[in-house]
Amino acid sequence: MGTREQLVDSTRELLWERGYVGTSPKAIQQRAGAGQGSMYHHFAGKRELALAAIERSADELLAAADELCAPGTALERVTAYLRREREVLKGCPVGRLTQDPDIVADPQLRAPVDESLARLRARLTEVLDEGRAAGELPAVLDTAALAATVVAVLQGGYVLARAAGAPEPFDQAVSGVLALLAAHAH
Amino acid sequence: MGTREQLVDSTRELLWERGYVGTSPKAIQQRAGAGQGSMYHHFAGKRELALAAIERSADELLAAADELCAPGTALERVTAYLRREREVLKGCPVGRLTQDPDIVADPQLRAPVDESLARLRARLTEVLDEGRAAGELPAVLDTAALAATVVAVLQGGYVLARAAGAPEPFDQAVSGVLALLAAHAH
DNA sequence: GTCTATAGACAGATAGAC
DNA sequence: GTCTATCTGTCTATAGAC
Repeated sequence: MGTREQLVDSTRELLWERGYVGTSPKAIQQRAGAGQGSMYHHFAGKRELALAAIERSADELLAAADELCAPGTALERVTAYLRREREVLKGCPVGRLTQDPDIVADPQLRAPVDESLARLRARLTEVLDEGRAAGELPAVLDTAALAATVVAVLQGGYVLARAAGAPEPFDQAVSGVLALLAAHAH
Repeated sequence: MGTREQLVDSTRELLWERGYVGTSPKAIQQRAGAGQGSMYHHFAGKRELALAAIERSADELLAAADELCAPGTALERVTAYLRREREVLKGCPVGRLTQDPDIVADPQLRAPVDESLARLRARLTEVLDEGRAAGELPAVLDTAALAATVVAVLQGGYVLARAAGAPEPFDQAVSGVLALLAAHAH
């Protein structure tokens, strides 16, 4: 792998683990096995490196959301996405960034976070719309609201799991929302 | 207010806004209007100050949860708690701390976060149990899982709102889960 | 492209005067 | 109790050699 990619990858990991404020150029260089000069040759500084890393994480989130386009009923697809294998205790590489004041305050850095989560919700809304059209869900339900609920359960599940130091609350939260959705499914 | 309380209060605010890593002793002192000597007289250091601040925030979270013990049906009480007035874009002062590696890694600092969120879920479970006993909810539903879902919707709602830079996704997520719960309520 | 040297500012804390 | 001085290390970057 090229040095440039190594640097972006290390930044991605560190942003995930420690956030923007908690990630220093020095730590990035050490993890990437690159020197100061190398890093500042490829990137103008920490911010530009973070931008590349965030965009890459956002792309991965959307790539995983492609699973929602698989065959099956709407509820099967939502279930598969929620039950997807995840590193629950590490949290969401994208959602995590919303707790970083320097990222939220910077329009350029926040944009990929905003857009990827918005698109995920939009895709979920489409799937739920299909399910509603197929009679899986009552026509009165607001699918956009339900999509927000589903994504929020994921993001909040991570929070509860990290607080507890165990993945169980995440699994409970997912089971709970799926039970509510399934109760309408016939 | 005493200097000691001012210091704890400033720390609470800064932990909320910038997290543990992003909060320096100097910033705490400036916001509290206290000097170095004063801070280190009252507290051994940043960590001890953070511990006091986190415990206070955890207490406030539980105090707000007392609303769940108000009169009314289970669903009315859950709705009132979810619709409670919140500074959505600021996020949850307690949940926010789960993204801080230094807090999650330190059992003493993580304990108040863990316990308060666990108790909130426990209280919600009781309320939902009452609702189930009263016939508001189907007997087959797992109330502990539903409680985790409800809290996760809140915590995840904050994440979505901060990503979007607007409170709407939070409101949608709350509306979605309430619609699912209400559909069973008769 | 990568290296080393350098630099001003801040982090986090200690020491001792008052 | 609070103040000022001091200290070691890190943050984030720049400069220039190779």
